[in-house]
Amino acid sequence: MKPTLQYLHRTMLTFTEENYIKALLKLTEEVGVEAVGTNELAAHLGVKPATVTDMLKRLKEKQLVSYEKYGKVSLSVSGRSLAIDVLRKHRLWETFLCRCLGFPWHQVHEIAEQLEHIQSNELIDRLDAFLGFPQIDPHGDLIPSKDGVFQVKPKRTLSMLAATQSAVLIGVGDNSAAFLQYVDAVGLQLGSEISVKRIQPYDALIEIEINGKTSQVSQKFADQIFVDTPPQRDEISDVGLDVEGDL
Amino acid sequence: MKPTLQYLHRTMLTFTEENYIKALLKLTEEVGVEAVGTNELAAHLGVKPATVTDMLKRLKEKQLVSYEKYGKVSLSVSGRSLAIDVLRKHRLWETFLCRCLGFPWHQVHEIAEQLEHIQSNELIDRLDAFLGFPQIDPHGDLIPSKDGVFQVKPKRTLSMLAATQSAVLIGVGDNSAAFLQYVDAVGLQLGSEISVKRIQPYDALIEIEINGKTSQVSQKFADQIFVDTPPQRDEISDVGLDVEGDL
DNA sequence: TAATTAAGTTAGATTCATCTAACATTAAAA
DNA sequence: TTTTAATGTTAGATGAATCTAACTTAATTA
Repeated sequence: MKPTLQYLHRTMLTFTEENYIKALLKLTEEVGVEAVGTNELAAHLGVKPATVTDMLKRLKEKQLVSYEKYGKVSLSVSGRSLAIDVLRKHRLWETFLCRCLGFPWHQVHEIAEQLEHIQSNELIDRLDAFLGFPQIDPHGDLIPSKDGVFQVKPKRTLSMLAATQSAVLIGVGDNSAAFLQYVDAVGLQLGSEISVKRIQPYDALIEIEINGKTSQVSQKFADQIFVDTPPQRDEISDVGLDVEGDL
Repeated sequence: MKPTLQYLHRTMLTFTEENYIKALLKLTEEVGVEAVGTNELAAHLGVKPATVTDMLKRLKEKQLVSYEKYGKVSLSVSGRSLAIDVLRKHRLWETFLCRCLGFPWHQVHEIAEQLEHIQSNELIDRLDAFLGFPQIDPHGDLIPSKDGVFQVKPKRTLSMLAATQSAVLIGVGDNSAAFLQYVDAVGLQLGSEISVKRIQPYDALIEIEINGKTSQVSQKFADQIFVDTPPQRDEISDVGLDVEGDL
């Protein structure tokens, strides 16, 4: 492939490059870790480590990452900024897909993975305005602002709650369709109130109640459910809790 | 590039392949010609003839075109159907960009060139519904229906009108930003009424009046302005004449 | 009909993104 | 500390999409 997109300038990134830096952002910032290894990146992107090594050389050349042979990788300042931009696009498109087109939340991720690479600053600014400058996407994640301010929410998970405590679902830590369908099946939506009934001492299964419906969930599941205790639930007021949107 | 898009199936086309068949559709159907040559295709796509020859072999392999060495190319039935699909996406996205995001019509083409390649049937169906199943795009072109019914409008151009005749703008034959900006400058919008005042016998310049404003335009310009005489202007009723949209 | 021009093709090279297989380095365990 | 396991790199190959330069075929003109 020479330039599949004829309009690919010196400064512009290919789809793949954008995916690599986005993965780096996810794997460092969201986990709170400084740098990641080749294998981890490869696993996350679904490619072989050798492919990653090659790409890292190119990304270093373009000054998007700081990386030395046999060392760990991290984003440079400009790489981070571009990655946040991609993430912003991704989350705005997800919001559009849910709110305007009525997609259920477990379907939007895959489509947004494509839409996030559309090149046009004006497009994304207009989309942002059209959506009313949303701050939270359908999965409960913060949408970075236009000037690249990006905060990772301090996350409290369902697995941190004790028996008899209650909380509100504000986001999830896994965007796979399989996981989100499970979330739906349990009766959870953004804003749902979850009560922890009791925790099995034997196998640590958590018994929860949502809208009167009781379920047993695993620790692994509960780790991916981000919650907030009812008093301070101000941020979610403007996202609209109806996942089905206003078509 | 192995598969840049991991989700590229046997039946799926690459961006580039989609662009080639879309170009073939434009160059045959819209002009009313049976088949086109390598050079013409190359010029239209902005690549070298050698590149086109290579690609035609691949498209033939995939049974998208009928083509023999040193002969002209035309779309196969399945190729035509896929090309119409791409065109449908292109025009629906253009409609979205104008109507919802408020883009001026001369900016939407470039962005829609990217959006038309997003893979998701459900996405385009939902977008279609969201827009209210529009039949005409912002440039006045018919949007193919979901089942691939695609009609080329019989076009009457401004240059066919005689002095003292009037007509309504229903579309344009050139989507370049330069041309569309000129159209805007003359005061023309979809639905504008144009009166032909007189035609200069000497240099064939056409004097037209739009909303009381008089301009002189060339034959070349007038050839790209598609008009309808006022009585039979029923199709444009549902597109909305305000190009600025309903943000 | 022969010569010239236009149109189209082939061969070989390049870049991006990927792979596999073999090798090198670092970290962990015995 | 030496061995082993885990992690990471290099080299060479492949496919997609492009190019240039050289060649071939078809069409036009003299």
